[in-house]
Amino acid sequence: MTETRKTFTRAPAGERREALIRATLALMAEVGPAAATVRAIAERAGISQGMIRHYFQTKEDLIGAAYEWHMRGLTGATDAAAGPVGGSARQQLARFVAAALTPPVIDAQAMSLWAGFIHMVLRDPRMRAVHERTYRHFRDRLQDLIDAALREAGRPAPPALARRHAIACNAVLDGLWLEGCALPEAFGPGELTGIGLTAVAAILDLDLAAAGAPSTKAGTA
Amino acid sequence: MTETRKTFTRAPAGERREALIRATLALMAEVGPAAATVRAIAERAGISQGMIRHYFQTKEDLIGAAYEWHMRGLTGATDAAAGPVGGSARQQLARFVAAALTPPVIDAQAMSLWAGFIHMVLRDPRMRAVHERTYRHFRDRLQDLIDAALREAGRPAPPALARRHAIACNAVLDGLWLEGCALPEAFGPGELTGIGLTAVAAILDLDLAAAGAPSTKAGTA
DNA sequence: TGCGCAATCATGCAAGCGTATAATTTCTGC
DNA sequence: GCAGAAATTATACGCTTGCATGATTGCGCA
Repeated sequence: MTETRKTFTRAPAGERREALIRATLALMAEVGPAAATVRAIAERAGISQGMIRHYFQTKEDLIGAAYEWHMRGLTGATDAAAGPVGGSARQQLARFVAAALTPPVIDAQAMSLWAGFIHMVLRDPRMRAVHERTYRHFRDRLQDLIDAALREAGRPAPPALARRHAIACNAVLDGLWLEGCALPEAFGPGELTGIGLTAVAAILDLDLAAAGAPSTKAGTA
Repeated sequence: MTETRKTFTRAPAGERREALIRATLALMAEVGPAAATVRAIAERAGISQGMIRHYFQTKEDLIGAAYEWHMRGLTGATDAAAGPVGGSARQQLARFVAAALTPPVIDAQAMSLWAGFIHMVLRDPRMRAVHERTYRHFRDRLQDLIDAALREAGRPAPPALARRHAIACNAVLDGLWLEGCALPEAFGPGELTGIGLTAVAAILDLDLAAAGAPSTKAGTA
């Protein structure tokens, strides 16, 4: 007659934390930020709602951890595409640009998720720190690639100019990312990548056409 | 002994609707999206909470109306700055760029507000329609200015190219807008405008330096 | 002036929220 | 194989939420 509890197995702390973070992100992305309630998150993670408070001091802490996780994933995907290996600096830059404008980085849910977080950046110092770090990391990576490409072309840029180049190119990527995510059907296949490469090339006065994107009109086979 | 009710005066419907919309935006911007509850909104508007349901079928309707209002204000501010009057096409374009990268368009709360809305764009068709219309309007305006500036320079662009130019320049503005709003202290005074003008100029292969922004190093008085 | 309608206010309700706590279960070390 | 600690479940609490309803009040129109 005793109502039986759900049986369970213990898991390492990291695993549980990750499960909760993934569940949070999935709910926010699929249904919207408001859907990420402690109950829904716990259910999605397959554990009881008490676990949230067991692994995070407060729900806000969990949200913060999820934000960091998401941004790390987003910049990581672009980073990886440029790769430490392979090709000229120009080609690496082109690959970086193309990666930033192609799935999985271009993704409506990823943007929705990002937007759902961003308002916290203005209010929570910890969130702000994550934002600042992520942004800087991405831009620095871009600046390094730009620097290398310009040096390769025999036109090394002084630091101040390199910084301005990086900010401008970063803006192009951010802007196209936004538009590509929010209105995917407004652009033809490969169009975003093409425009991104052209714009970055124009800003740097550097030819990137032949370099990276397999989806542009491409060269002769 | 009878507890006395709050006295009130009747107001035209439009006025009440506007008051509710303004209150919604103010709360979302200042405190965050979650703070815009029916009770808080009504209090801020100085009326009782029943009025929300009296003027809007549901809270979601109010949010939708507020979104439309906000976006109209944002694009309107940039539009106005370029102005129907005055100067060469090049100068108008430069003013447009500068306006998009200067307060009140560059504003942390405006961006936070925008982000708070954006996740609804993916789910609510009406919100999506507003987003699409706003985006298109802004980009078309930009494309017209670009078109005129290129014609003026004796290099008219075929439609397909003009479209690509508009998309790229729009991305620059969007990206710089984001970064300028989210990390205002990361840029020096006038730096955003300077970078924006330079980038747009590079993309269009057009000199905009002397044209528009009073905050760049500027000409002799 | 006074009637009637619609605008406005006040209050109530069920549901859902984040958090707290106590009861159970699993697992480790001896 | 057993004791104790830690992980996990289950449930309760106080609050807030969006929405509904009924009482009241201001105001145009005769």
